[in-house]
Amino acid sequence: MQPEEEGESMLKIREFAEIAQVSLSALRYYDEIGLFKPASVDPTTGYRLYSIDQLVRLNRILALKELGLDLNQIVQLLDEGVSAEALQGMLRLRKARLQQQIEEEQAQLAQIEARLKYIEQEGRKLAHEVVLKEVYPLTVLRSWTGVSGFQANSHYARNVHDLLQQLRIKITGPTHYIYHQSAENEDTFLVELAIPVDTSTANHLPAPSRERLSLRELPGVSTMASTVYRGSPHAILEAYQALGTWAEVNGYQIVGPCRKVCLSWEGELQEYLTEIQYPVEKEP
Amino acid sequence: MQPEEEGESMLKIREFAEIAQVSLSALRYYDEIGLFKPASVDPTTGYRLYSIDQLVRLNRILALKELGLDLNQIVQLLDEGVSAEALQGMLRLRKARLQQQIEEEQAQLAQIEARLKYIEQEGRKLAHEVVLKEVYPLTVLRSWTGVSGFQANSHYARNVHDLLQQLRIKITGPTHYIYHQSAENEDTFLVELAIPVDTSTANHLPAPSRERLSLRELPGVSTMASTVYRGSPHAILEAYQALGTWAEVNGYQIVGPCRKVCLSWEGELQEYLTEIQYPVEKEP
DNA sequence: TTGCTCCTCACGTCACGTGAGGTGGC
DNA sequence: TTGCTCCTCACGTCACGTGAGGTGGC
Repeated sequence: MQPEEEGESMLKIREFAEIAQVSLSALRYYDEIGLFKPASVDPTTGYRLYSIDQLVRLNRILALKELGLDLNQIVQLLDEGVSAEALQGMLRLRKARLQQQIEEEQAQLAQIEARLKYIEQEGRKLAHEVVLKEVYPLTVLRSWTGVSGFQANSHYARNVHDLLQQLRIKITGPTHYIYHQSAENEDTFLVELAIPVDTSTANHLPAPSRERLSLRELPGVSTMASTVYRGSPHAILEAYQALGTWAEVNGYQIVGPCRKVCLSWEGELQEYLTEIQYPVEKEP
Repeated sequence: MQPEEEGESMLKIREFAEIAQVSLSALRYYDEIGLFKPASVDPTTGYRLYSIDQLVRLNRILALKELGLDLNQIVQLLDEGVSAEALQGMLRLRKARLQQQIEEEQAQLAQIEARLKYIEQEGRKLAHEVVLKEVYPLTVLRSWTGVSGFQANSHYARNVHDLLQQLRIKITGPTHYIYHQSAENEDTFLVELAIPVDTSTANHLPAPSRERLSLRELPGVSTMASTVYRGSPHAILEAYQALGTWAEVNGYQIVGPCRKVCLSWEGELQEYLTEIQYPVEKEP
């Protein structure tokens, strides 16, 4: 502004940095992106020279940074004459993001604490990892097995598979079992067998089979708590428990029937690969 | 492990990614860093082939990622046979970091809310930005002005400056005023003038001056709330207020006397540049 | 001449996302 | 031949931190 004033109290970058408590590289970077340029640059040496009253602007920058705005936003706020409303908008956006982030981090914290507690009590690492995922709708052939013993179910499932193969119906995914809680008795389950099939080939189904097998749409679930484990289906109880405590720790509610997905059932029982899924929803 | 099993149910990368709900690029990246490699790679096409039972490991990875561990830590945990204690250590570290981060974010949130409230009430952006910084110890010549009017102080300070110049004592920084609350009366202040000087030249001070000027160490302060503003010192009250509300919003307590630093006092009053500092501490 | 402060590249960060350009099987 | 899926680079992200290699003033 007033060139005749220059030189009277210009500060070299290190002096200015020390007063303002910022790093040299930060000042150089702000210069580079045009956020905060030195009052003048010595034409022969290239030295950046700052005047003390530039502190006002720099402090404004630092304060806005403290609020979590990024440098691009700050450039806009300071140089592009953004109105008070625009600042309001940025702050509201930042506030919303921050609130969500805090929530997530608190959930993470609870999870970590639960793990630590588990390790202290059991002296071991966790056996079953739980992940959240989305599952998509599937067209399946369904059937009620009416029985709940593992052996019987498994036998029944093999029979159905054989039948489908004979009928040249194309199987498109792993076999599901869905455990519906009985309306009368909480402790008994109605077990539904569901085999994903290719819709176009499923019409081969002859009438007598239709009595026991019917086509239905297995709905997708946006948040499914899932755990995959290898081993005998007898160990399934542990997986259920892991899912239960996981839901509790993370503040989720179980909102639908459990699904058991038989990812691999060849070879020894110990080699079986099974996924247990529970539809969940965040508690309000 | 069992090469004769290959090919029976290998999944291409997209199929596996869909089941596991991860992105293609994530899978390729995990492969690259050696965290999670496909069960096999087709030698002619280079296609990555995954077996369904790799889900167990991938889910373990995803679960650990959910806890906020980075991929390097996860590699160590899964592949370098780290003990339960090491996992404990990582989780404790993560927990501590997370707790601190949440605290900081909550402070940020409070600050944002205060700003938003301010804008709504005043319809304007904030005038005084407050930043936290550290100030270092200074060797100063001090004197009690004994008066509190701005004009008188300013006049007095100029006289002292002139004197120092005559005595060839080197001034090394901006003039400070320190406002000590009087022990008897809370509403009156004892004003201390403090001028940073070069220790080696300060010994020129003759005896008669020593009655009013004495050398002392102005202590450093690790957390100083500071606001810099340009303008007439009459507007100083606003700056005080800004600092006060800032301290309240952010949960800081004022733990020492206020300092006024005269960064620039040339030209018009409106051009003066002044910094107000308060030593603060986080409330417990 | 030796230090000191400053300068300008260039590269690394962390976990991928996003093209560009090319190949193999239907 | 046309699409589709896969591949491998290479670059960008965000706000700097950290050398490397060089210059100017005492």
